[in-house]
Amino acid sequence: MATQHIPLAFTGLKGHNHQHCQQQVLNTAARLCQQRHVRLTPLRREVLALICHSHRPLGAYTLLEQLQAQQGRRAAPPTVYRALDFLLEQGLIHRIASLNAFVGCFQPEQPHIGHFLICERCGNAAEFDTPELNQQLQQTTDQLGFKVTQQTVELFGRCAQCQQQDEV
Amino acid sequence: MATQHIPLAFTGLKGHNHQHCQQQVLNTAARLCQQRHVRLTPLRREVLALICHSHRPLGAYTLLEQLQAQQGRRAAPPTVYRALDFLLEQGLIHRIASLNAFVGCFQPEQPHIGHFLICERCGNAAEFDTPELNQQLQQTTDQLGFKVTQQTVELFGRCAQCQQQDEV
DNA sequence: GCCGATTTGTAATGTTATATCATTTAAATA
DNA sequence: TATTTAAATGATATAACATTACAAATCGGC
Ligand SMILES: [Zn+2]
Ligand SMILES: [Zn+2]
Ligand SMILES: [Zn+2]
Ligand SMILES: [Zn+2]
Repeated sequence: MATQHIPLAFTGLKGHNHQHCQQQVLNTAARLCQQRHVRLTPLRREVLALICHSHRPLGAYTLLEQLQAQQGRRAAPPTVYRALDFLLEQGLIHRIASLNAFVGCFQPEQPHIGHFLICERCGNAAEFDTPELNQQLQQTTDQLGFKVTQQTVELFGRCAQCQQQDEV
Repeated sequence: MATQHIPLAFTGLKGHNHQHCQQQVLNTAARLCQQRHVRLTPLRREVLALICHSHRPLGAYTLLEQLQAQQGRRAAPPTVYRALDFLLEQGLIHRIASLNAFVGCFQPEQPHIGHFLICERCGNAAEFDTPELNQQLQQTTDQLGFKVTQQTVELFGRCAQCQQQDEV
């Protein structure tokens, strides 16, 4: 199976059917967890659903509030952090270090490092994965004799749509 | 004046005279602040000195402790955060988002975005700046129609020295 | 010396994340 | 099915990181 590269960031977000998008993530998550013999419990599934409700990164305490509101669940910070840990381990979400926030992964089939574009206007975060950049990163760090095990690549700015909005 | 690229990461760290390195940072900082008509007060200078004492990123509360210990300064969080804000503004330090920590900039002449290699073994963080990677980032984001205004690029792993140590 | 602006001190609070132990629930075994 | 064991969640407390708001001190220019 060839490495599948992600349909590319905001270009893929624009005008997509998000209802369908969210549902698909949840279905995929269920299938993957079954395959991996790990449990996507109701709680974990709900946290994932909340995160995938939009493409904006959400903080743990925002999730906590929504969890509490949504179904009178008595939840405390560890509850949500444990769910987040699970989802991170399973590659179903990513953490955005610059924002202390979490965003869904829409390509969780095979766990991977995520590179992100984050629009400061609309708040959306889009994962991108381009072979050229990966290759350049590899080449650069190789030259420096540095062996990378983990990456945080988070680029902030304006997405194409928001640039147009700005001009109005 | 041609863009000066940084002498390159851990390769530049290895076996360098850090005493001299630290002193030079402080001297440069003093000169820059004078040129810019901003004040490198004793407090700010001391925080910078603490940060540049090593190439390991330090957290705000670690700095706070050291500040308190060092000379019986009565200092509270805002004291250290204000100094950090100043130093960040002047491009004398960088923030490592993944670590909630701060590291000295050893090329502060012209403020810039920093890309970092962070060794998980020795703890050192080294800034690197390679035209090829910058160019690739630019090209990639251009293709996606994304206009970058701020970057967080933090690569974790093992520096060359620590890879050797591992083998022993 | 006086005045306005900048810097620092101080107390309180907000935000993000973890440690610890009890309880519940699900799975495995008998 | 009853019993045992492991996994997950509940609950309380606390640690780690960061900011707000206001008072006091310090610095520069007049
Ligand atoms: Zn979507
Ligand atoms: Zn946008
Ligand atoms: Zn040095
Ligand atoms: Zn190292």
